[in-house]
This record gives sequence, C-alpha cells and structure tokens, in this order.
Amino acid sequence: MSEDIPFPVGELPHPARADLVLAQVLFALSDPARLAIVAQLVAGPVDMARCQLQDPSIAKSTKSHLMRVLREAGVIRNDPKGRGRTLSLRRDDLDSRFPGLLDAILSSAPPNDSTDLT
Amino acid sequence: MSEDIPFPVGELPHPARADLVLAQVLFALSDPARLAIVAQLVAGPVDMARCQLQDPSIAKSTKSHLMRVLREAGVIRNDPKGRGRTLSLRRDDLDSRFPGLLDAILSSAPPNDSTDLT
DNA sequence: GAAATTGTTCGAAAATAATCGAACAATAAA
DNA sequence: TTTATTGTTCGATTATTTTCGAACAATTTC
Repeated sequence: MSEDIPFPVGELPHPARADLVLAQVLFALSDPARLAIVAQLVAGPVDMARCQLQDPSIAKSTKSHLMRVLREAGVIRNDPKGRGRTLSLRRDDLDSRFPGLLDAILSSAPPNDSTDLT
Repeated sequence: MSEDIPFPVGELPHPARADLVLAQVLFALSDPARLAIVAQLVAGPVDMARCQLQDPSIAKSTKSHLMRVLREAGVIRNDPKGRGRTLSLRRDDLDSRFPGLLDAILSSAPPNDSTDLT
C-alpha cells in the first residue's frame, strides 16, 4: 500500500499568496516568541541555527513548531540550505495581501534588542 | 469575612492606554468572530443587543466571553447603558499605541456584509 | 414591589495549542 | 561509509481557550 507519503522533509509546504488568511496571520503574530522571530527576519533571511529565541531553554522541537505556525500562516518561508534551513519573511506577499499590516506591527513591536550582532 | 468583592458588574475594568500589549491585541483580533465584531464597531458604538454574530446559535455567555477578550485586550469598551450595554471601539487608544494597525487590519478584513441595516 | 429584559459570572466539558523527548531524515564532514 | 550536525515529525502531556447552561445582578416596565 502506498504509505501516506508524508513529505520528503526538505521542501516544506507554503501557502500561496492568494490563500493567506488575515486571522491566521494575526494569530501567528499574537505570540511574543513568534513576533520576536519575525522581527529578526526583517533585516533579511536568517539561518535557523542562528535564529535565537529569548528563552534558550526551549526545546528544538518546540522551536521547529513555532516556525511551523509562522510558515503555515504564510508569514515566513522555510527553505533547505546546506544541512540546515533558511528562514525568511514573506514581506512581499504580506504587503500585497495586507497592506500596511506588517509595517504597523513591526513598528509598534517591542524593540528586539538582540538585533545587535556584535 | 469580606467576600472577594468580584466587581459590582456594571462598570467593568478596562486596561489603560499605556498598558495595551500588542500581542494581546493581535490575539484578540485573530478570531474571525471577534474580528467581525470589531468591524461592526467601526461605524460607531453599538448596543450589545444589536450587535449580531454571524452564528446566531451562539450562547449569550459565549458572546459575553468574546466581548470580554476584546475588552481585556483593550480593543473595545463595554459600558452600562440602560438595562443593557454599549460597545465601542477604542480607536484613539489603539491608534495612539499602534499607529496604522487598526486601519491595516480593517482594510484587509473580509467585508462585513451585514453592515446594511435595512 | 413583581415581572421581564439584558448581560455577566461561575463551573464543567470539549476543543485547541504548546511543549517535550525520542525517533527519523537529510546533508556535510571525517 | 561512518559519524556528526541540523532540524522535522510523532506521540504523549500539559496548558490555554472556547463553549455551554445555570445562577445571579442591574435596570426597566408593569
């Protein structure tokens, strides 16, 4: 029997621009940890390994889950890169579907501090 | 024993403008039913009894809870009015704390249809 | 005052979401 | 090709949220 074929884990599914749903985007951004991740991605794509969470004691499976929620809402992309992954903000898609939303959120988001990569 | 004194149920607590938290506001708006309520309030204050939900089969206690989430996030006010209540959008406070956010959300929110009060 | 109206609170049940560790997959490095 | 690195998925557990009905409170109407 063709067994399920979950996904080759490599290319993960991303919703098309047209399928983004406002409420889902708002939900994805309604968590401080996820909001902070998005704030980090504003400057440009970031390797998952480099993407820090405020709470370093968080399990990697949980971190992966946070990224999944953002990805499934269409907020970020998560692409294979070497043996790791690259995360990037879907700014164009978000701006196109929800003009001004991301800017408004980011500009009133608590300063992400650790934006200084000493 | 002075018993708890929950609240005289009349004047409900509202967070001060300065205490509004972005993530909480986003969460409050991340539910379609709550988003639709907010869309109704854009035109001005509405009596609770007049404020319809898409799903009319919803219990009144649930409706009250939806309002509570919006109120506690600082999105709406809920004031006594006669024997009922008046709901209103805290537009000034929201615009002040999160400039552009409400506009962005409302302008990309699904058309509220039932805005026609035949 | 008694009855009707409106809406909140409480407590319990059901549905969602967050979190973790273990197992697995994919690539890179040795 | 073996080992190390990185990150996803699975299954279970816990925490949070939603939903409901019943009880209560406030106000108006009779």
